[in-house]
Amino acid sequence: MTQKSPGLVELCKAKGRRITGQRKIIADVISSAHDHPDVPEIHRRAMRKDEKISLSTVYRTLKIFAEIGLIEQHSFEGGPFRVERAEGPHHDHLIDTTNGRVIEFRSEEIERLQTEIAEKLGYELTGHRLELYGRPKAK
Amino acid sequence: MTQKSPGLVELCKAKGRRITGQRKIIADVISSAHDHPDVPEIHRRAMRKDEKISLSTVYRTLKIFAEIGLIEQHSFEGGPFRVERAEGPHHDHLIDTTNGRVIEFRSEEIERLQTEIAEKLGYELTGHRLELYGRPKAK
DNA sequence: TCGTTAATGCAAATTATTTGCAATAAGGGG
DNA sequence: CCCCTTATTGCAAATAATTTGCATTAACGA
Ligand SMILES: [Mn+2]
Ligand SMILES: [Mn+2]
Ligand SMILES: [Zn+2]
Ligand SMILES: [Zn+2]
Repeated sequence: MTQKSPGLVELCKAKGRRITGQRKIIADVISSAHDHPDVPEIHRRAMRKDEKISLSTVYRTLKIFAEIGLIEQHSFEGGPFRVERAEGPHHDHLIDTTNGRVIEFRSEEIERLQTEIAEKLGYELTGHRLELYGRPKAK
Repeated sequence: MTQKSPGLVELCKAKGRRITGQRKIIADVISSAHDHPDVPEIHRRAMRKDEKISLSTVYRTLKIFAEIGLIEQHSFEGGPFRVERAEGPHHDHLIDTTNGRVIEFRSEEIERLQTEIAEKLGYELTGHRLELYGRPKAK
């Protein structure tokens, strides 16, 4: 394993699922990823450990991890979804439109305003999606 | 025409495109829509005026309208995109998760914070997407 | 009215993701 | 440690959403 995958597989087992070689690999790929890879990319990385692992298994495993709440699936600009380990404080994303790079940020203030707005409209906020798109400033 | 379509078709023509019967119909469907219909729904409404209009033409026309900036395409929750006439001040959406209804809102404050955040990260904000999801408060 | 060329309709192609099914393997019980 | 049951996998085929190729039709300026 490139890096310890604290939880992912164990939590999966705790939910009554079996621990398989491919799940361990996919969990490791996600845990050691420092970016927001899409499915083909996760598959590619997983294949470096097991060249027989199938795309279907990647999709199925990701779905399970997502249902258990171990990962998050974001689909920026309506493109194919990208994945990241769900841990640490919530954050939103800024996408660099010149290269697709994803930058994370967190705004206590925006989060609060969102709840306020929903409230004012008579709703209880259950979720939200916030993406900023921009290009590096010339400087 | 159910309702005057101020601009849509004319602006389309101004961009060098031809004014066709199906474009007039689609423009009218969009202009008189008070919701955020998806493509099948727009097609359905368009067929009430011309039962021969094809889904491809709807897709193609919407793409043109979007390129010219006459409409906006939002894809909530990764679902199929929904359309709305681009006019009036910018706004964001709150989706009622109990029935899919879309409620519009505008927050000067959030808009400003977004620009600030991008700036602080060294970016010039070129666009953003903000969606709130919630359920009606019991009250 | 014509001719040129954009636009349309329809079917086939794509892209992203899901699913059916037979073969394989996890892991609890013995 | 070995079995047996049953979840999981691989692969191909199925879906869902959107796009595209191509022959036919229709805009619209000359
Ligand atoms: Mn992130
Ligand atoms: Mn709207
Ligand atoms: Zn947030
Ligand atoms: Zn906004």
